[in-house]
Amino acid sequence: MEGAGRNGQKKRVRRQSPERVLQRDPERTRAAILEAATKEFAENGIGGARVDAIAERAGTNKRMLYHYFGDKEQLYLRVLEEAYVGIRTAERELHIGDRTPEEGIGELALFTWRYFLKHPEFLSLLGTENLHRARWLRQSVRLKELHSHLIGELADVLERGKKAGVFIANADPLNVYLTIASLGYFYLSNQYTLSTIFGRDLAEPGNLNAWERHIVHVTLASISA
Amino acid sequence: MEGAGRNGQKKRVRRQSPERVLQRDPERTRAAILEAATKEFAENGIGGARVDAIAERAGTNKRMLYHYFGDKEQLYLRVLEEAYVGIRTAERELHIGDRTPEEGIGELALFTWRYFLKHPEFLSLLGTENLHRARWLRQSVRLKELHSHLIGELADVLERGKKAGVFIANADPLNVYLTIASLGYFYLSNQYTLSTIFGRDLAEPGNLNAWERHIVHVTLASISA
DNA sequence: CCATCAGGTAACTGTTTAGTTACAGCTTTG
DNA sequence: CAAAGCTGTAACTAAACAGTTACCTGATGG
Repeated sequence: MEGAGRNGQKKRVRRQSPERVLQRDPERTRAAILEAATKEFAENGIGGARVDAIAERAGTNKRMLYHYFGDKEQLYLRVLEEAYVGIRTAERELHIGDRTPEEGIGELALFTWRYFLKHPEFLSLLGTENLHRARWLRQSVRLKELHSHLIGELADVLERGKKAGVFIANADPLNVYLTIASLGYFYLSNQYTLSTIFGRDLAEPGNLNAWERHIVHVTLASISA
Repeated sequence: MEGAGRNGQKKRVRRQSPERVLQRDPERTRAAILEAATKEFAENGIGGARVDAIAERAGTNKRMLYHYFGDKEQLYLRVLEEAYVGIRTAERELHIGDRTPEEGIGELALFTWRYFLKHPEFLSLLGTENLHRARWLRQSVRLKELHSHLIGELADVLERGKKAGVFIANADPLNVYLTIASLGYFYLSNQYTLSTIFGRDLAEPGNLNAWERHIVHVTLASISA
């Protein structure tokens, strides 16, 4: 509507910001970009995320983003990798093998649920990545070994439970983990449509607590001898 | 790189396609747009979906899309509503009340799993809509009443099971449905990242069948007296 | 049998977007 | 302390995008 701000001339006017005396800190800038990108990708998906928005949220600009991370897709992969490292690192510190088998499984179920509850951006990122059939995660080399530890530890707990006569013989560690993760993931990631169609606010504390108890109950019921 | 195809002149050159003798069919065009949009939104999310791509997939053009559906967001809501109508309509035809309580619950679990398996685009749409916190679904007036039927029917089955002494007393119909849906949704919608990180192809027929049996087993175990 | 209108095409437009570039202040080191 | 390289800014550009417009063509009904 208003006059043309863009014309053919290649003239560039430089202006220096006179007051800007901010301390330099590459590590801080890098971390700020990563955190801002995590939020932006989690909120909008990879197609909806805006590079300008990430730069602005990080309090920097696109030049730095491209300097540190290459391009939008590489930045996205970095965000995704860090998200996985986050949950698997916290999970390791549980040491579910140090308890009775039932307590160990219950502890893992509680931890998973509460981690999902505290980190909705992790759930969103998983959703986005699966929408694209793990197109970026597949290219990651860092993550393959991160997950064998979990399955191994879980297999040990199930084996001890079986020998103690409290768990069924054919409980598969992957299936047990998928059961726990399913119940937490679906409830939280789909809470918005579910609350809408069923007319009950799933985010209400009473409902959240009931579902937490439900997860532990269902998980144990599914493998109890 | 090549010469400017666009200049300031407002001249428009019209050309008529000489061979195009296609039969007119507004209903077919409308349906084609809806189907194409379902695929495009399911594959790319709302931010990644391209209006041009939808028009091309439907074998028509943007003019018709805007003519029939208003804009991109209204088209998206239509797609979402149709997806819900699809599953709820099929579900109604099950008549889970016509069987024993255990069979009824098992039947519902099997139906839900198989419907998710056959309609991956439904899962993708749910994921997209939840990423945006049900922003569009909330505006829908058509869907509120579509879901009370399911919960009512399920409540009846649980009550009969309780009276027959096969189900526990405090089984909540919504929780039972959420349990069934959780186990199916998570396994299928997250199969790509899960297969990648755990190094096991979840889409392999043997694994799919094992999980189908697992869902029925877990659901019944969680409510059995 | 022609006036009207719904169905249809494709070029067009203003804006947004990912990615680049010209430039400049810090910071380090020979 | 000066050259070189790293951190940072903001304007720039080509392409892509959602949405519009000019125009055309079959069908329909008075």
